[in-house]
Amino acid sequence: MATDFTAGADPARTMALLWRGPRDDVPRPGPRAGLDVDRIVATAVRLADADGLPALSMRRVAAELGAGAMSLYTHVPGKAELIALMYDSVLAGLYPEPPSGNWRARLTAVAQANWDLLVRHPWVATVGTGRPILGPNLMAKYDAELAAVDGLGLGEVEMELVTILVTGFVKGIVSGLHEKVAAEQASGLTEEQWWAATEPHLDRVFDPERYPTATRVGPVSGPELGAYPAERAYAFGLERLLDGVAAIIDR
Amino acid sequence: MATDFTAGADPARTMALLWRGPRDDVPRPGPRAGLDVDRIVATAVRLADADGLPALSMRRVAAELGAGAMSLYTHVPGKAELIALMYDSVLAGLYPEPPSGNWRARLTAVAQANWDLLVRHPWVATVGTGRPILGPNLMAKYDAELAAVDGLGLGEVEMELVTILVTGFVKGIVSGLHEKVAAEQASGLTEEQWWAATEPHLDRVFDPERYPTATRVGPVSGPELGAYPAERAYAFGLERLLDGVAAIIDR
DNA sequence: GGCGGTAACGTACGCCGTACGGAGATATTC
DNA sequence: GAATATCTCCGTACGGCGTACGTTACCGCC
Repeated sequence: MATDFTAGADPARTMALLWRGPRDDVPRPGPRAGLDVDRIVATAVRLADADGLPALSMRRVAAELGAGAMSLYTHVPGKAELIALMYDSVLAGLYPEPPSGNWRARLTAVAQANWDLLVRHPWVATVGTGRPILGPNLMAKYDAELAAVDGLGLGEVEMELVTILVTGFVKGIVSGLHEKVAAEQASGLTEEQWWAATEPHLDRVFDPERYPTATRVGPVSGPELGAYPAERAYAFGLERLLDGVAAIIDR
Repeated sequence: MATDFTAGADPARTMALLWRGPRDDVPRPGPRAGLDVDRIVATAVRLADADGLPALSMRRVAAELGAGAMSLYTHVPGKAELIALMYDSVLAGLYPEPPSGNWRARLTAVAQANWDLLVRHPWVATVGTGRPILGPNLMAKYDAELAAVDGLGLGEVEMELVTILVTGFVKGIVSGLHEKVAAEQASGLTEEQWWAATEPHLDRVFDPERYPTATRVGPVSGPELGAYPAERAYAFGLERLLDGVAAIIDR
């Protein structure tokens, strides 16, 4: 479900930006710098939080900063690198304290942290990470999550697989949640209005002869799951998943 | 991770197209139609399979058909509706036979069918389905998957939640797989080349003081998971997940 | 005072989706 | 056979996008 990619980024320049130290304040020739990487990234994050990645354009970010579009390119090589920087920046402070308690509580905390992150920054789930964005904050996240499944007698590979399973699960659920919001924004129709507009065709959709199980389950689960299926799916799925993990921990 | 949205589509027109019957061959005034919805959808699917949704443009589809870009709009209201039609069309025949065997085998078959679908049509996972695309083939898929968890003593809501859990899991895993491929295409760098380009910065990334668990686990799990982490994550995750489901079925 | 380096920006190119209006072909009606 | 209504197809254009390229204006240093 990747909307935008960081893959086109130049690895060396991206890494240099991700791990750049504090601005060296040695005065240099040339005009005063009104822009800098941090301001650009912070502004881009704010815009993406509000309107999503598809609405994020270099021109919009620049306009928000009172600058011309091309001025951004003085500080950031391109949009792919900007998104990589945005990505790592919002991971900062994700785990103020390492998850504690028994392993189930720790993994629940990991899931919750990912949930909170993705709810706060919906666009994060849409960033394509075909290449890992190896910034300091992603590494801290990776480290904290692996630590949460450490000391359980799992091998290194199993540790990694469990964290992938939990974080991937949360990402999927929250993505579904945000797609509903995005649909409402894109169509200008609330879910209710959309169903009303679709209703005239529903007799063919809910055809008991053709789709017996669907017509039995749908009308029950739909209203029951209601407007917040994501929350239910999250709670239910996480328990199932932890039960499954228990099977290899308690063996 | 939704790259493109069907949400902007007009519900009524979309439904009319999804459920349109066989072409009525009543002769009508006007020139012979060289294009039709099926040809347009089939061509678009072929292009998306080859190059992904981001590379799919109305102009490209039209050019492939030897037509002008605007000619498509005679048959399809817009790109959103075209993607909805593509989506439902590739779901056709997903379950030639209803999944059979015990519940674990049936759910494994469901997962496998979703895997196959998403591997064959990578772009499907990137279609934003904030509004369900209620075509005949999606309904058939929905019906077959619910039937796979029928008769297990689960309530309707639980049945729905289990299928969401399994299909969402597969979607997440395959998405990760395809993002790697997309990254290779977008960057022109193989994963090996990318790591080589990143390597000079890795001493800060794999800092044992700062990231103790990550530096212990990463170097072991990385090479072990190797070039195909998705397959491993799939096999591992599905087993964990089914074990978790067993906890509510065998209760 | 002049030089060199840098931040900022104006313009332009080739993409995109699609609104609009016109051209030409064809079946129906007279 | 002629007129008409209707339908397919498409040329043009608009406002968006990322960004390559070249220019301008400012500033610290010698």
